[in-house]
Amino acid sequence: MNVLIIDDEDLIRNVVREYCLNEGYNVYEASNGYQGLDILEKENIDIIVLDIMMPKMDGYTFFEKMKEKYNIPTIVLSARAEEYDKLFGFSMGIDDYLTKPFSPKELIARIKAILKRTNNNNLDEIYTYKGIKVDFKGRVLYIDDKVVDITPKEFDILSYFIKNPNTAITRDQLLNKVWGYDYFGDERTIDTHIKILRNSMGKYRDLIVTVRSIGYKFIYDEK
Amino acid sequence: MNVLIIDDEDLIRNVVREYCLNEGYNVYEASNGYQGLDILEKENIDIIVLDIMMPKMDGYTFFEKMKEKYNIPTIVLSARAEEYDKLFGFSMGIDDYLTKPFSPKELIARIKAILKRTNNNNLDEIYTYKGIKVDFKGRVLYIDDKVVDITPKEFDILSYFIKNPNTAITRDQLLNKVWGYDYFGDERTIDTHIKILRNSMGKYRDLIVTVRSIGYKFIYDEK
DNA sequence: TAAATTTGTGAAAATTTGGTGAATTTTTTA
DNA sequence: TAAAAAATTCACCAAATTTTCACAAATTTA
Repeated sequence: MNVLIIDDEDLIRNVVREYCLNEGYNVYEASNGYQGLDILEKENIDIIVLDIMMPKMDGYTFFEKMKEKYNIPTIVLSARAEEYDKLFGFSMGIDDYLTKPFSPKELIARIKAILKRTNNNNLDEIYTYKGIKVDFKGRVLYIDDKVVDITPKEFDILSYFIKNPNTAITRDQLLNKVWGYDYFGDERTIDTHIKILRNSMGKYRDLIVTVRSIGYKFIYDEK
Repeated sequence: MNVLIIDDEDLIRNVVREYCLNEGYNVYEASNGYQGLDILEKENIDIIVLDIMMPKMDGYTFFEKMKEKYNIPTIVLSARAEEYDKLFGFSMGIDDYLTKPFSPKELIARIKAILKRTNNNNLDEIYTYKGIKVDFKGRVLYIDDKVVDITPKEFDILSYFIKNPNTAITRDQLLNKVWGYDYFGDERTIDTHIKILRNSMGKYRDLIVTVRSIGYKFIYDEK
């Protein structure tokens, strides 16, 4: 997912950028409308976070020009609630709206909501959590947006974990679900695969927690 | 709902308290991080409103320490927008953020939003009684919302008790159900496990009652 | 009250469990 | 078919857990 942030305040851009990166989004930044339009030319932007008050080309103008050529979902930031009136009168086209100071988590939540709304037609088989991205269709694992080489077994195990988060899974279950009911091998084989998988997951290795005397568990802590 | 307000300014605390009480929330107050941590120990806090600038232990430090042991949604108050910088660098963990001066109504709105977000997603197999929460699926015991490290046997014993409340259970039964019918060990082993389990249960240790000459019993007093 | 029985508990000993590196076998790829 | 990659097995080790045990404390019985 490619997010374009247009805001003249570095601080706001930084915060939004960090939170977006944390979600595994690609981030492009512009400090005014002109730069924003430039980036739209070159990149394939999925969603725009747009500040209204900016020098040079303000948010209203940018938004109008953007609408002429593209139709990209846009969340508008504005400093004061009163501006909502103006915004509303001027255009029904925006997808969402937040006043500063805003909660970064809320912004992310809204970005997700919009992306979900606009994306649910093209089968979205990509799981994203923190810096982990799993493309089930293409069987690719990304860690912090870098492709990680992963063996088939590792991928299957990770997939099973992701589909059963926060659940202590016995080695037996894993064997049955990932290897198949007719597999008769050493249960400790799993430990070795977990070891390899954890290594592949880099700094997120701790999301796979061992549950002593049971097996393992994938931690998914929404919030 | 229990709200903890941590701020050194009486005025702010008073305002927040009044608004919270008006919503029917219970309010706990601290004027610095140390006091805040104390209260977390003793009370079952659902959400924290945290000022950054405080004497003694500041908000950043408090937040980090809180995160080590708990995972309680937190709204941060800060005096100036410039602190945004440090704020985001220091942690992605906060749930919301407001700059002073803020509108109490807005604070309440955000508290509500967060409580709604964090409360309605756990519809799974989670047993809750007093301050005890048992996540059977994830095999986690929470005491007053704090994760308690518990051994597999302890967890199994506690699970058995919970599924058979207010029933005197003989040591023999326990051995059969938790250890398995083929276990041949000293019955007094159970006593040791009960000891450990009771310790893990902290102030709820008395819910496991000894039934002299029989075994033990888990007290569940619905009302 | 004294003796007998039962439970609580700390500490040590015994056992189980999981992490890991390395060797081996199997499967895939070139 | 040879080489590379992946899967599996295995054994050692450290750490966590379970068990045993002896004595103290509590409760019951005589």
